Amino acid sequence: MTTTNSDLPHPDEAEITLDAVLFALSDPARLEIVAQLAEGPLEMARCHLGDPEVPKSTKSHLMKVLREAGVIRNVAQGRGRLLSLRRDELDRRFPGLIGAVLAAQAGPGTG
Amino acid sequence: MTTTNSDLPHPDEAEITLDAVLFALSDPARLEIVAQLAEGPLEMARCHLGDPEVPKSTKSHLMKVLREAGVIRNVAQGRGRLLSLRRDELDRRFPGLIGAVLAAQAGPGTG
DNA sequence: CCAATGGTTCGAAGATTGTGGAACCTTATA
DNA sequence: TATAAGGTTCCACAATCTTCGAACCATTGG
Repeated sequence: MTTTNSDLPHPDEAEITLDAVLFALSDPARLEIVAQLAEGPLEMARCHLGDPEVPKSTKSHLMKVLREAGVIRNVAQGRGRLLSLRRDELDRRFPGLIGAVLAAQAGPGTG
Repeated sequence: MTTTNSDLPHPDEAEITLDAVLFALSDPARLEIVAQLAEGPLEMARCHLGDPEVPKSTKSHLMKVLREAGVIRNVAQGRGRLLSLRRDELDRRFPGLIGAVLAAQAGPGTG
């Protein structure tokens, strides 16, 4: 099999709330993950955080918060997981939001 | 005197962080306040929340979180306080962010 | 079948936030 | 000066979030 079962719950596009999305993005580690996924889907094992010492349970939890907020998708692939940003859906629901957040996080300098 | 002392601390524009702003906006009550202030400065006593029963200490705390994140300004005026959105500064620092958030909160319908 | 890889889930402890009463401060008004 | 209006601050308590080890689950490869 190429695709598998063992699926995690994801909110429908219509169920995604602004509050949950903003909260999910209000953490440096989670924002960093989102920035990486903005460049394309990534296997979880290839998604590195600032601190490389973070336990897998913690990393998994970060993904859970993002997933339950509707920010990312997390599907089984082989023995690992493929992560992706739900960009199209987020853009439809909250136009410009993700773009502004990513731009802000990319250049937080003095100007 | 028209202006008074008794000033509360506000972060400089350069000190405003994305994380803190997103967190401040990730709460329905605070977002509602921001939406009201987006239409112009408002005396705190004239700024009403969904629940009219909320104690003043709680209301004051909501304002504190927004102020310390750099989202709003809170200055003494007469015996009350004048609240205002730091729109220009936020727009310079995080272009498009506040606009996207306000638009999202204005129309969270099914589309 | 067995072991290894890659992640999720559970549970407990610690840290952060939210809530609201009481006390206090400032300004306006009588 | 007294009194009231409008808010902030302090404090304790409740609720939520974070962190991470341990146990467990699924897939791949011997």
